[in-house]
Amino acid sequence: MRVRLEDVARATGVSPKTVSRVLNEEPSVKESTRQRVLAAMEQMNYRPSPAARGLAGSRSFLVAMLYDNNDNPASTYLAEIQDGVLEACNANRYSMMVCPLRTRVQDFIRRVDALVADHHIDGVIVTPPLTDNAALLRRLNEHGVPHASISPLRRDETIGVRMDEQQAAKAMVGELVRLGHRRIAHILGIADHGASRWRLAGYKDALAEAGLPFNPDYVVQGQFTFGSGVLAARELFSRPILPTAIFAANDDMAAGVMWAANERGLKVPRDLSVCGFDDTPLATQLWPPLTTVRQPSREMGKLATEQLMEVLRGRGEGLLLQVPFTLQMRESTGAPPSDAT
Amino acid sequence: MRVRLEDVARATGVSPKTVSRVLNEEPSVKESTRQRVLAAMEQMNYRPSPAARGLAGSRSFLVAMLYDNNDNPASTYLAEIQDGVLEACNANRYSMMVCPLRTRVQDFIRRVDALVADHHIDGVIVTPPLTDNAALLRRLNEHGVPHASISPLRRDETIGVRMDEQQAAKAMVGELVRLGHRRIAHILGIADHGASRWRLAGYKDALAEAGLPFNPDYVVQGQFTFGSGVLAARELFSRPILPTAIFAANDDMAAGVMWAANERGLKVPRDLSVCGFDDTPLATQLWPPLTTVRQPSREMGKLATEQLMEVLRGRGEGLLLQVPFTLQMRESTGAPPSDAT
DNA sequence: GTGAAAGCGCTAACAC
DNA sequence: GTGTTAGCGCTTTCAC
Repeated sequence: MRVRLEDVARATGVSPKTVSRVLNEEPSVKESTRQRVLAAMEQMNYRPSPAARGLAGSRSFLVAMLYDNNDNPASTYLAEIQDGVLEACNANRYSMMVCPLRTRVQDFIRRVDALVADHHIDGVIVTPPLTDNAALLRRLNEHGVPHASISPLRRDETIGVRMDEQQAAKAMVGELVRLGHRRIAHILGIADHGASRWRLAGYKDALAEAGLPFNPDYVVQGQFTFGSGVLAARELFSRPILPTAIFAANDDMAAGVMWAANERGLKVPRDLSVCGFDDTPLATQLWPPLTTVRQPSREMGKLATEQLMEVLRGRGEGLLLQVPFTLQMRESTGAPPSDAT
Repeated sequence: MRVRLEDVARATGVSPKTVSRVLNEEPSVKESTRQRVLAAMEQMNYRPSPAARGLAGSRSFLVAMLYDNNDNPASTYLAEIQDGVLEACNANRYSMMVCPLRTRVQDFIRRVDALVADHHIDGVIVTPPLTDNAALLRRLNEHGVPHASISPLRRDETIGVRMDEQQAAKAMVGELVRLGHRRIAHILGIADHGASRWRLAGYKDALAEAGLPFNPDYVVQGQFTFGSGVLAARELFSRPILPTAIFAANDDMAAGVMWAANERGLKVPRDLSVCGFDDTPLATQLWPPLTTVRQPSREMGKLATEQLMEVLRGRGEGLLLQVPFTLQMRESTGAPPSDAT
């Protein structure tokens, strides 16, 4: 039937336990034995049974990727992250489960309990905006389940990966300034998300650095959705003096701005410059193509998972890595209209 | 520590085996015993260990969702399907793994072998275009792994879910005819995908029904991507007599067409009507919003999984269900230009 | 309709 | 550095 650990042991002339040691990369095995066992495994096409390993040992070799199913980030963003997480999991011989969480439902924490109880999850990857959900993080800690975060708000006591979004936003708005814009508006994301805070902070930084005043009339609330971008833009278009550029906190809202601009007969970028954040596929599917900040989501998923693996394999504490951003200057931004005051 | 099956047995005053029977919904248990056991489980918050069940029994209670990582369908499409699959899995107390397959890599079949060998997958959900991958299906059959397909090309010997895409395409093009269009072009998807065939067939059907000639010059190859839509549209725009409407085989390509139209100074829908297929979020994020065919992807994922469950739970053979389509008429389509010949 | 015994394939704890 | 023994929590026979 199936090739078992015992079979490998017999073929190699060692005890099952030694084969187990090799399988689990325990250091206390003589190199020559290790090689012989490894060769036998390979030759016999040995496949350890996850069920048996899970039952006997404490570990399940399972990682869960948690995401928010209410305040859903763009599915493309999550898909990219998922891809990266999966790659890192496979490389470490771990399996991945995806686990949507409805944070608005009262007992969503129960779902977490169930996840841990049912599957003995070894570790968790937390994606925004769950990264900032105190109740969730507390529960994970209570369960003693290690977790790595992607773009967490807090930088202390957290491992995973982040990007300097504030710096990125500042750079983006700085480019608008460089193009000659002086009336630059901002559309906020969902209020308590880290992404919204950082991007607003970066916007303010850039204005300050350029010596431009911060005008509250030019900052309106959005919800990260296309529709909210449309509404926010309409609101901005109702101001007595129009902004010449709009920096939306993500691409979906920027797309909404472009939609609203079209509706109002404003030509982008001639009458209005528009830029976003994230560089989703949508950015190059708009006309004109959207200037935005590129975030290496796939890579971030992978890196966060690798940090989690450091912990799971007992190799260390894991770090909060930082990845670089890139400004994607495209055709949705240009010089302000010449008649702009 | 942990509540085990044995504990439940003791608390109920029956043997472990009986509790096991209840757990596995075996019919041969007296209803009153069943209720008592169930109550005890609930009261003691009993959680069966998947590892132990997997080890002792043959089943893993794991379903893998396979998708093509080369000819990647829109990630939003897959995300929706994944959501539906997950919902059905949870409802049946199954777990789901996602499993990208690089079909272009020579030994991608090995990945399937590994999946089955490593995790003892109980069943598989196959998404397009893998649904038509003969090598994959053969291998799954060799392994004896039940699978359900989403939008398979072949309708025999397959369970899962489909939509009458040909009928949908026909209806969509029929609408263009109704609007007055007589020069209707079509952009094909990737050659051997079922979706491409059906949508082309429906296009032809509609022309035939309207008594319009089939003009090969008005049918150009695309690859389901935004970029290929742009190229295809440029090709169509090079024809001596322009089409007044373009039916693209999916939304991404339709977005490409609108991009190209913009580039060429054609106003949609005044100069050109454009429609797509799938109703991805992109459709409502374009200007003007895209007319398209709505496909209930999430529901399809759920239904396909439910059919797979029928098989896994030994309740039957499973069916190939059919779901209805909906035409989403939006602003990217309208009457042809009055000066159209 | 229900139960007793054996064992799924692996690892823990301990010994040597 | 390596082996022995016991047992993880469940399901499978097979018995009654």
